[in-house]
Amino acid sequence: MAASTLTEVARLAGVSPATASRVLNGSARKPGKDIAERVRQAADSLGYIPNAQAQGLAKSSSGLIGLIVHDIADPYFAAIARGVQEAAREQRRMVLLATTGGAPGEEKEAVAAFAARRADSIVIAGSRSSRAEDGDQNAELAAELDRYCRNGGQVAVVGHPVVGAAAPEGYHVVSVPNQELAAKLAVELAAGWDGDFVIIGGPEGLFTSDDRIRGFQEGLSRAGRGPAEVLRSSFNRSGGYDAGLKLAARIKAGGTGQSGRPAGNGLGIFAVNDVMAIGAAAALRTEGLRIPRDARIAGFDDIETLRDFRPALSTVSLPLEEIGRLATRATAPPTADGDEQDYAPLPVTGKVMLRRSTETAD
Amino acid sequence: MAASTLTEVARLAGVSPATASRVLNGSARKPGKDIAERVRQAADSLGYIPNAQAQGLAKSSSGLIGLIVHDIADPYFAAIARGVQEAAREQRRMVLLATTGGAPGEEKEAVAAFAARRADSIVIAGSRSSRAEDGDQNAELAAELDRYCRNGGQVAVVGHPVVGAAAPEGYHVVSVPNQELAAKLAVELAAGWDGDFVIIGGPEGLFTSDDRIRGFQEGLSRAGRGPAEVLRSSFNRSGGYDAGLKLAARIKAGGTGQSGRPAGNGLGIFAVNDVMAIGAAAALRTEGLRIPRDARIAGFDDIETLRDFRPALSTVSLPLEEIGRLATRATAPPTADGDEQDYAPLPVTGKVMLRRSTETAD
DNA sequence: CTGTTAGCGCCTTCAA
DNA sequence: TTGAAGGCGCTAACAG
Repeated sequence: MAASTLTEVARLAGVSPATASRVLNGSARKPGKDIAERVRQAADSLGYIPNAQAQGLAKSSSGLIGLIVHDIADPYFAAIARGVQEAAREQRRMVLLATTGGAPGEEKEAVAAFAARRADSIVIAGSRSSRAEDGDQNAELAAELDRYCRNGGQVAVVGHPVVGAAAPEGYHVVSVPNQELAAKLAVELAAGWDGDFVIIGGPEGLFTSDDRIRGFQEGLSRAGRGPAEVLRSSFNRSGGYDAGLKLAARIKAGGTGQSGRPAGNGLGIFAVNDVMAIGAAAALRTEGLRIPRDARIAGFDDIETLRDFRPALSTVSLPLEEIGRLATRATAPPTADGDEQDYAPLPVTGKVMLRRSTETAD
Repeated sequence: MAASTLTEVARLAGVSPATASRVLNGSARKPGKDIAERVRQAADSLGYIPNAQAQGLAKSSSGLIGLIVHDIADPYFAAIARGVQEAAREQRRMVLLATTGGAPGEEKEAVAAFAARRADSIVIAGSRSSRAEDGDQNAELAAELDRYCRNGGQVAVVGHPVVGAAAPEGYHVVSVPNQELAAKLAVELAAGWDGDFVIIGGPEGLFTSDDRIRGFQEGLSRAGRGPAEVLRSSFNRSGGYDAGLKLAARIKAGGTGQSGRPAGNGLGIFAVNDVMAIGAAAALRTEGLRIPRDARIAGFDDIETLRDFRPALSTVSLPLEEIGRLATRATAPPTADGDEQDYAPLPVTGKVMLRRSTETAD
């Protein structure tokens, strides 16, 4: 990875490295027009490319922003990543990517790695969990983040704060009103369907999932309904599929729902994210059931790639890209104006989208 | 971004920085057990995190791998990115992300930025174009890559070689048999459908698109058919949608195809990628047409998120993640064994998947 | 096996 | 305005 250095450029231009530095890389003081031109010519005649590592070392700041996701191929994270990337480019920064599969231990590692690379800021997009088994690692993650912030790093977390994080300076949260929106969804669904509801949730302890479940139940109650049964499975397509299989059996058996009334006229299914909903729908279809005739189904996120799915999936639309952008901007170096609004949770809103998959009149 | 330094650790442990370095960061020589322990304790009592920038400067290698894609939210690229990320982790490297929208100018910028950060290698996943308007920028990109390689960088390109790249040492190509696979697809489709075919392609000059079009035509000819008409539009969902609208009109008019025979019994549509195919299908549906009754439709890529689409989309399955992994591995530092197989195009195979969307018996 | 001495490439005081 | 000197944190040759 050798390349021509600033010193070489300077020599070629017959000036000191300091001067060359001033003209090539932004400095307050502007060298003379004539000399500047000479330096510039020397630079691109040599194909000079500044060594960002050295610059970073000297200035102790890297222009790097670290992004942590569960899985970059998951459309939810991919959409957020796009927003982060966009905002990063605006700020002329580059993004470093880390994927963790959602394990707090891995997230801690990622934070450490970013810290090692002296990333100026970190965006954590994956939802955190409060499972007891993850307790230790969550604590370690919190400690790592804490240290990172104390060393001047900026971090933005999407969704929920990191468990046990002490909210030091430089710690921002982009909160997503999962609970509220899920409640709204429940209310609207309940208005058009008077049968039983079932929730397909992620593993217990996953904040995003738990919030959405809680919200949905709250909405049901607000609509004068009893709480829905909750089926737990993994937070992805196959989790949805598995749950869907179980529900299909139940629907076909024409069994009774939790409320005791016959469920022979189908079920209202709420999957805590779109990908799970699609999985569940696929399972129902596999079992010969039809949507929305035999079961109404709704998801959450409004994933773009899934919009052409038929029947169109009812869901809650979230401004994923915008969330990524917001998170990134929240970690931007403080403006010279000093108008920092640290730690003030940034507002994000979503929108209930009722579509074909929950239409009550077939 | 201040943090404790190696020197501080060394002082605390009562040893020289060199020794501390040897125990903390991998070195050939192993310090004494006793001293090592002291250093390690000092290190984590201080919460020491090595400064990767400094390490990189000193060793002139950064452990960074740059990934260039058009759009990280596009499931095609997201899948490749996942593979890259995975392989990078195996090699204990981090990935730097750049998105370019496919513009060669941006790609050149990205390469320069990676070079500045002294990335050890670069993976270019976006398909290149040979449009005349892009000529200059393509040349610049080639030059930039060339320089990067000459300075010891490793680059892997997915799909097509960069136009005009001189294939210096360290330049690898993971070639995807787009043409061959498209031909196969055409042959198989032609076996089950004797009506007209139409191709929905991307903009002229886009290699990936052009190769697939060429291959499809070749396959048709191999099956004793005349060439299909080609509709050009943008290489994404909306491009497919637009083209789909036009075709819908044509189908509904029951017009005649290029071959002169009535097209009243529908059309065989090949969209050069899945996302476009889905867009086209959506357009047809909007116009009240049904698939495969009124039109058979096939895509390319076999995007995972789209597998639950109904009717299931016929397509060509590509091992996207594997491609990402291969590309990444190709750029790994030469093995000590010296068994480098530089520039030998790595083999990738795909598979034609005939599904419901092209079933001939409705 | 350990410590000392030089840089890696750049930026930033400080004098000139 | 320009140049000279020192240091950012670490590693890699050398000595000891």
